[in-house]
Amino acid sequence: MPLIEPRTLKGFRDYAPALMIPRERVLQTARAVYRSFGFAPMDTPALEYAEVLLGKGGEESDKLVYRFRDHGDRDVALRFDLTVPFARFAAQYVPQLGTPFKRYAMGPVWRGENTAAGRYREFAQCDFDTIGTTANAADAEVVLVVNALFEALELGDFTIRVNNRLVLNGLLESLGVLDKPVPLLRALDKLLKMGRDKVVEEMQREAGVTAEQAARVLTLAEAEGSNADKLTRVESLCGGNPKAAEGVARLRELLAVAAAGGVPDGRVRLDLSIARGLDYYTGTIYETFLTALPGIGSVCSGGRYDNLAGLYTKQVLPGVGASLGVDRLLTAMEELKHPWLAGLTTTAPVLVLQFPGASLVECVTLATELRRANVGCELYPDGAKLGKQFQYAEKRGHTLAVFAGPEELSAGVVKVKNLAARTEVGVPRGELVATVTAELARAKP
RNA sequence: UUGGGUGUAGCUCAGUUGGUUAGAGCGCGAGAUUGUGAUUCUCGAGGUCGCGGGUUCAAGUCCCGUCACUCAACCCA
Repeated sequence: MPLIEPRTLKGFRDYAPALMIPRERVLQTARAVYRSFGFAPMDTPALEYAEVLLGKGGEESDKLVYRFRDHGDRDVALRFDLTVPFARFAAQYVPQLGTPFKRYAMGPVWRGENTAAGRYREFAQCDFDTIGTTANAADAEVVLVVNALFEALELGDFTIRVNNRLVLNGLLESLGVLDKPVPLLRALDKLLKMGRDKVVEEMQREAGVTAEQAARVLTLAEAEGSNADKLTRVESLCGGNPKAAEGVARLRELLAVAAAGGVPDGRVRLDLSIARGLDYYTGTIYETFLTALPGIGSVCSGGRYDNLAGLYTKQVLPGVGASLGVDRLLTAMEELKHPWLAGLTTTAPVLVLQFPGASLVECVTLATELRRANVGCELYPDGAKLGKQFQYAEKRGHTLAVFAGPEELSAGVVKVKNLAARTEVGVPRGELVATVTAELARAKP
């Protein structure tokens, strides 16, 4: 029988322990941060009725959805984000759950789009949202959550860029070009990447505005100076446009709250050129950039929407939230040589060696004792040469090695070796747990 | 989806105008070393040249197709 070639689909990949360990750590970090703000976990199925996921229908993006007929000839599709299924969920359960409702969700989503570095067809998202309130407190809290999250991820400095669609819409309205916001904003969003001239060109071509109108939009977007300066500039540029005024007021408060919430000065930056989320964001917009790696784009984005579940219920559900791009973030961490990706392939800090000729029973007794004391512990499977066992321990990234040979056994001691420092101590058998615990605490700065 | 680039050992890569048994470094395994990871030395394993066709006396090398990766554009709810 011919062998089947082992392979994975384009855009899909395997996760070996060296990748999975930091990945789980990222997810665990996000989970802890979300929970600390009171977001509750939830999940929805990977597979849904296609009509639920496609909703509006006929959109460009629908082509990216994995869609097929199931065994009962149902028209089904894989979720392409966590927001749309959440909308369906909210429509079904909000009466029981009550509002405001805060949730987080993490899991894989699927998009049949072209691949690129850090962009796959199956990838994880890690969302949090507050629905059922239009209060600006929820908008500001997004900034606090993102700030706490990226501090916990130990990725160095970062910038949270914020904007408000009300400001953009108000500006377009005051310029009399509100009829074609999508191509305009899409062009505007590329400002950082393409530069001013090309954006003007695209605005004229795609949105049919005059060069002068395009220039005015850009004048606003390119505003330099402090956040406060920019807001003042918007106010003067948009005259008394009520939408813009509301956007400015909300941004002002958001910035004040962020500062009060301990977000360092300068970390939140007003950026009037970001526009993302064209289909449903209606208020505050967020993007997060790593200072060390701006080229990779936003690693955590989101925004406010007026009505999450309008497709599924008549109840109006406004909300605000953001999503961590886990896989893009991991790509960034790899490039930054983040210590979490140091190549650990073990999850147990201690390796118990089997001294050549030693009794397995004795070794298992040691390991069990450590595990009962909540110390992760792996047992080397056979009595290979000590050097080989040490090599294994080092390669896997264990912190300590524990072993006892005939000499130690007869003296009633056990040896504990710090693998990185290459130092070892012999301790009385009864002090094993205490010594290991202390050594582990010392080894972990 | 469109256009460019790439694909040779576990990894990084050589491989001449097509020419005979396809190479190196690192890594890996065994030993030198019968209680300790390095260095050194010895020996060794490991390759459907991404896959499938075609041209040719002869293909890793040229042609076509295909799969995957990558860069750019498009897109990113």
